[in-house]
Amino acid sequence: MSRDQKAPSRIVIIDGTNALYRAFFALPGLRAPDGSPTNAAYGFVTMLGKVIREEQADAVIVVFDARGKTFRHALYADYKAGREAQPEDLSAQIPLVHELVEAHRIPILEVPDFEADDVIATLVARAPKAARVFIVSTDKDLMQLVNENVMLLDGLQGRRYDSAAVEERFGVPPDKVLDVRALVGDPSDNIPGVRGIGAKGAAQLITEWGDLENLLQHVDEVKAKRARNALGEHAEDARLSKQLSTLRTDVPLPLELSDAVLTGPDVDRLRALYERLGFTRLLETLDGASTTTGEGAAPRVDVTIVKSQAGLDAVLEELAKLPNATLLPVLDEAGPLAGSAVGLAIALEGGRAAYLSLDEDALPLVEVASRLEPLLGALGSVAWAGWQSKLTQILFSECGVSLKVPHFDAEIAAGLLDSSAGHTLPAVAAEALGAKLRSWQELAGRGAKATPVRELTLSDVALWAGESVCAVAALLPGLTRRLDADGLTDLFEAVELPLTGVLARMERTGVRVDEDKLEELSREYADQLDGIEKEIHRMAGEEFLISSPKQLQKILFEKLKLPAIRKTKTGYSTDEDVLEQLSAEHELPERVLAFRRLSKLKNTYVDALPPLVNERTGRIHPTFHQLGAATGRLSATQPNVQNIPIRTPEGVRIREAFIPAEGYLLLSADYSQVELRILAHYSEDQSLITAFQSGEDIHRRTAAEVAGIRPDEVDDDQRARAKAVNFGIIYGSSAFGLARQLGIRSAEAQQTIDAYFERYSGVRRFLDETLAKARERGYVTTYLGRRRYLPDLGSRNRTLRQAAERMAVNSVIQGTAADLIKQAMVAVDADLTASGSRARMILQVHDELVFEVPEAEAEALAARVVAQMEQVLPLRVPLRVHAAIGRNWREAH
DNA sequence: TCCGATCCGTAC
DNA sequence: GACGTACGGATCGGAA
Repeated sequence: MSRDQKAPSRIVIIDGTNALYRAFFALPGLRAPDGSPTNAAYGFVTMLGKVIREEQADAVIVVFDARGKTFRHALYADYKAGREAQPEDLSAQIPLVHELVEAHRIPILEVPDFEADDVIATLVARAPKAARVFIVSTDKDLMQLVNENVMLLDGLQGRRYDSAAVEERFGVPPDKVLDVRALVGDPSDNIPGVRGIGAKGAAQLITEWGDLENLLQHVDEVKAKRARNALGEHAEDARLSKQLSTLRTDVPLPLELSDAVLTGPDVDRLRALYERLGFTRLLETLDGASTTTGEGAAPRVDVTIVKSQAGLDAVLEELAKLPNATLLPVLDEAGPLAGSAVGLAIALEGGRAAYLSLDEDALPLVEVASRLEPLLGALGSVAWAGWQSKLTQILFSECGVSLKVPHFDAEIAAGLLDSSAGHTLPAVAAEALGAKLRSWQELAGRGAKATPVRELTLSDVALWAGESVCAVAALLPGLTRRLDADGLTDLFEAVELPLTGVLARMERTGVRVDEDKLEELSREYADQLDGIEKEIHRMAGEEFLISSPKQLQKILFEKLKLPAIRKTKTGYSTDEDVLEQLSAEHELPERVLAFRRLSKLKNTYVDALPPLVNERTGRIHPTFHQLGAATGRLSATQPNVQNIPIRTPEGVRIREAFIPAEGYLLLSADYSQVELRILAHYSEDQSLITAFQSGEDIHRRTAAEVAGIRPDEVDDDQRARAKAVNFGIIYGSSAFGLARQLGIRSAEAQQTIDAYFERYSGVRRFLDETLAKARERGYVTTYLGRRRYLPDLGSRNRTLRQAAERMAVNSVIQGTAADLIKQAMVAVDADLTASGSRARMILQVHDELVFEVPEAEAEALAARVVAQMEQVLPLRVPLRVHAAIGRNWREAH
């Protein structure tokens, strides 16, 4: 395929000097095997490859500044004065970079007397009219070149400046950037600007007066006095600044853009260079490119981009013949609600994939959803699988299409097979298939620097999604076999897969919050905090940041000389327990506790919730992570609805802000003592079983058993101690831990524990047997066969080993509780759906389910939900569920 | 400026 | 070091 004759249509121009500096400082320390510095060269080549790939460049050219002085120095003697000399390690890499660029068969331009900026401006001026030009540089002077065909890229960070982005940054369109910068100046080039005028003021002035010259002509009419004086004094500086930053477009060029058309690298020369420099990662990519197959290579996927009805027709026709479909949704940053779908990848046979590009005007999701419904809807003929199938279900629901339960979700399967965290698709694919998939982060960047999905090129996203969905399809047979081998198939199919749908409905429904109530609380807390803060500062005799443990330590332990109770990794602890004890010595710690309590409530809940309210629905839509915890429990984010306060009178007021829709009530149903019941079941301990069968207060009963007295003789202290022991068993606590929590001596705690095990010998046996089996197999299992691997059980490090032992016991109990409630959720959800009720499940908090129910149905539904939750799995003790109804979440308890 | 580590505190 | 499972806010210091 010879493209040499054609005019290039996607041209990348790299500001070589700029890129070199950026790479040099971004990756300190990298050296070749012979010890010479290579960091700038490595960063440069990585950037080069990335840009060519991501922009689909067909022509690339690298431009360097001329060595020595340029025409600008003749204009302004101080130009770029004060710049530090080039570091030696950087200079040493310049010939390297030249070699590397040449090996890519990419031309280098360096024109005497001219800076790279002017050369670039000239190249842009000479580019074919229809071509897209991408300039890679962070130099702000180049912003003036941006227009609808020319874009500035920040190579390493992936930030992109089109006209809109430039305007956002400078407050003026690209062709006015020069004028603004003439006023503001640029210290890095030693360009003076006009003192007293900042970025904001400059943008305002230029917007008002059009350009610099017109502004200077009318300087007397400028309203702001400071700016008027400054302009009058420094008019010439401004003119000079503008002249200095104006780029030339008449630089004589020794070559044309047509000389820059990409022809592919000189692979042998590159390989030799990479080997000499020790660029092993890049060597691998070189090998991947030259060999067609082989392990570790990115799988070759043929992706068809579909953006029309006709294209969709073809995909559907093919899909209808397949036994199953594998789907992967691509969403934007807004989350699954509110039209955030960007695309849908579908795996086809023969390593091919279709990427449906969802576009409101061409191929809207609604269209795709309704066309897929006959196949994948409740009555459809085709089974479907996916990765993040919950999201796909939410997206389709938003279009009024409810998909059937997926027959596979590879993410869930991978999570069940290994409960340790971090199952990204590339990680799972690498482990199970030996395939190297690009992560989303590799495509779009990470964190604040990430490029929004919609700003990535369609072909990049399509290729990524296509490769990914094919990998998911390829994973299915192996994962299915492994689930079966580990006895996880039933749990997967009967509980976890249907649960994807339940969670999809819950998230989509969300929960209503009373924003007025939260606002009122916020004001109230702010007032109180103000007062407490002043008190604390007065007591301390100085102002300091109360929320900084470090500063608080200084006050407590240095200034006030209070005794240090406990150490943390980096200093003395100031946690609640410590402050509690210090309260006996001084009145300040108690005030800090009060401050902490209130600021916690305000920052974490009261002020954090309103911004999460969805504009369209007016409700909060938390995300439930189906295997968020290693034990099998759910977790929740944005917000974490599983740690809303309830234990203190102040905190519980926040629950009053969780309210039902008009005409509805909240129904909360929670398992009573579920973990202790599970302990009773597993231990088969007759005392425990009897206690639960007779419906007694379990902690009181425990206290009585341990003390050898009647339950009615147990005092509050005894009951509290028994309660702590009961939970301590579940958490695997030692005498030390128990003592610390109860504020008693270790020996005393040990006595209590000994008495407990004497009375509950079945529990002792259960703990021992659980650990023995876990050591033997390397994992523990729950009621439904859920596994957790604990390799540290065999560790020679005592701390690690004991921690693993605590996890072993706790995981059996906590994980079984998760089994119970997950199965209950599936059952209750199915019942609600079948009954045609308008009631809906909205929250899960580990042992509690919260529903939003029509007022008239509330009582009946409560009874129905309780009955189903209590019958979900047969244990040796009865399960008890407590339900309550209210006009807010607090009342429903 | 951003990000990760640390401390702390909320829930079950 | 000492009680399991999570999430998240504030601070702080080092890296970019």
